[in-house]
Amino acid sequence: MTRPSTKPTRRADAQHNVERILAAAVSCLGRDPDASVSEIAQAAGVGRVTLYGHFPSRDALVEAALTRVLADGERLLAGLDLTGDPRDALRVLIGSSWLLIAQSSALLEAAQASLPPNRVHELHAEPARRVDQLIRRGQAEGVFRADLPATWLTSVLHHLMKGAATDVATGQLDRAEAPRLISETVLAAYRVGG
Amino acid sequence: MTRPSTKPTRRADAQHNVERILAAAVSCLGRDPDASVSEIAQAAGVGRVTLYGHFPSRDALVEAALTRVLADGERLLAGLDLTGDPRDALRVLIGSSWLLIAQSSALLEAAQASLPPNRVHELHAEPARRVDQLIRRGQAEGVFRADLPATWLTSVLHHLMKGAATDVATGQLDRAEAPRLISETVLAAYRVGG
DNA sequence: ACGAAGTCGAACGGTAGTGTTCGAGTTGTC
DNA sequence: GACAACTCGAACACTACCGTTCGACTTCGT
Repeated sequence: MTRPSTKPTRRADAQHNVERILAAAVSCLGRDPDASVSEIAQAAGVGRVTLYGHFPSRDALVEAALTRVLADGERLLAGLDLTGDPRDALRVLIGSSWLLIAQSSALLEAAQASLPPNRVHELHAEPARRVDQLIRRGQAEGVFRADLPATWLTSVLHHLMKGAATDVATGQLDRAEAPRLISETVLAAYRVGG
Repeated sequence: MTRPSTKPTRRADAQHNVERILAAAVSCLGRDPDASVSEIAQAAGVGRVTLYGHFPSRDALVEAALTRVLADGERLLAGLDLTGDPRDALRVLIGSSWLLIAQSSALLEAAQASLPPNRVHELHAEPARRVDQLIRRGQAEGVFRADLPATWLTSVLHHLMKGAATDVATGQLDRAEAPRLISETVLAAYRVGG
């Protein structure tokens, strides 16, 4: 009778499969926002019916995958020390998270196609705020240019990371070089004094 | 008998409809790369069957739309004077073509989903070359930084224009401000001396 | 080793898009 | 004004995906 009263005692391998499905969903939807349920199930090495046994609909799966990857992002960002020079902080941030952010951005696109907009927004509001605050701090300290709105600067960062990701996907760019190119470009763009 | 022997004398209103369909295709696919044939036909104020009377398949329509908008881009770029200071030239280029390029970039996405990759590449190779050459000239003249590959700098320009377009579409950015923000950002990113 | 929980493939109904055919109606062109 | 070109809606077959049901099979937990 060791039942915590809230958990209906899920079986171990079932939980394991949920994990594999979620991982496959993140991977597949990160590549193709229109990936089908069959694709994801196959990538997870699991039957389609099994997938529907754990997630009631495709939308629910997309939301779960988005929640998962955003939670990963949150944890990663929370573990970073972003208190020093904003430029160094930005370099650290890009180096350690550009791939994840790019992937989550692709997943975000998948979500926007099938989820209510406010739900999407509230999910990724928190990690986005972290980046935004770093940029605003840089502006306040006079290290980043303030003649352009902070929202635009954050947007620039996102679009460049996403763009680099697609360049890597199409083979135009070497994955290992991406972080350096992004950092160099963004820092130059943020620099004060025109 | 004023028949140029190559033209089977298409009727005037038919040609007019082709024009409307093409315009609708550019507009619709520029917004949503997955727009259906019905949507496009409706936007053109034309029956779906009529559309198929002029274009044998959706793919053919996509290719025609892409060809059209790229031809427009070519003509526009050819009409610009890009021989002066590369910085001024870039400003001119962005100001007069960012919307078109952003739209064609969305259309390009639609094309990549349904056309053979090499066909897509050869279609947009020419206008892309113009931008690329401007950037390389700027590098050669020491005005643009040369410590990053020219392909990446081109990519940055594309991604920022595309990103600005999506920001405008989502209401995060005022359309009138976009050219200035793009120019300021790109020129800062291209600047020599880190 | 027994039962419950979980998995799986096959198959079904529903929806949405593509591409085609048909027949009737319109409209440009000579 | 007459004929050919064009348009259009309805309907059809085909494909792909979603979500569900069923029954047989496997595997975990005790």
